[in-house]
Amino acid sequence: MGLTKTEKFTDQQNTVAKFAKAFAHPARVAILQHLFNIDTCVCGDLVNEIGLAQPTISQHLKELKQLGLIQGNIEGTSVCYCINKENWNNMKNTLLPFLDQDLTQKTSCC
Amino acid sequence: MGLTKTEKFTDQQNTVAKFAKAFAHPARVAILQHLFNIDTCVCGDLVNEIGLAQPTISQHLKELKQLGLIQGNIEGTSVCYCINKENWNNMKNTLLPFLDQDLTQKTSCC
DNA sequence: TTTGTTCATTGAAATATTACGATTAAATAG
DNA sequence: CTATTTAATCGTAATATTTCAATGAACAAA
Repeated sequence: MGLTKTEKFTDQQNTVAKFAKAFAHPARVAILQHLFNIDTCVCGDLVNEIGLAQPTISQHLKELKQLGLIQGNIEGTSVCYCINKENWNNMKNTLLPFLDQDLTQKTSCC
Repeated sequence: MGLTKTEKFTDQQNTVAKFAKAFAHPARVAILQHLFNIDTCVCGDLVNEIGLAQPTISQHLKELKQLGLIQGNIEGTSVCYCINKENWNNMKNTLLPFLDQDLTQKTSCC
């Protein structure tokens, strides 16, 4: 147990869950928000910006990178991160239709 | 450790994470999708619809109910669930601006 | 009343996630 | 070459999540 039974669900449902997981921790939300606010690459100052230890930030960045939502380029001795526009749009195309479903209920029994 | 350091983040960041967590498991995505598809209350057949044990479904329903995204009414011997429209809209108002941020980068160093 | 149905709760086991100290790797500066 | 800086990785500890068998509570039907 403790193991998500992925095979019981559709690809779409698993994909929605996978992307949602990226935003399911405030540190990752904060990292992404900072990348948007800066509106360019962030080189190095993420550890100062967010108040967590360097290995922790590094781990969150790794997860976001594995999902493809951000990308990192080595810039001398530091690493620069930014949003991966294409994959961010892919994520939006997956999540928005789910979140934006129509709420008109034909019959309301509740 | 293993404990999210909520106090390091803004209320908005914690709220985004909290809502995203609702969608971070395919079973909960499937439950919500079924409620949307049926477009009315679902009484009972969620366990058959999703292939997980009854206590597991019950727990996922509990989490969605605690977040306010769904509501349940007792209907004789069964319980009817449906989307809570008002809170679903609140959730959308929190998540959509985050997901829909502008992607025009002034300078691109990546 | 007894039996069956439906769903919540409890308890426990397994896996996942979060966090950080210590270390390593790579690049630069002197 | 050595020291410094920056970030990834390793190892580990703590908490969280997922799952389900067993049980309980509420109600309906017999």
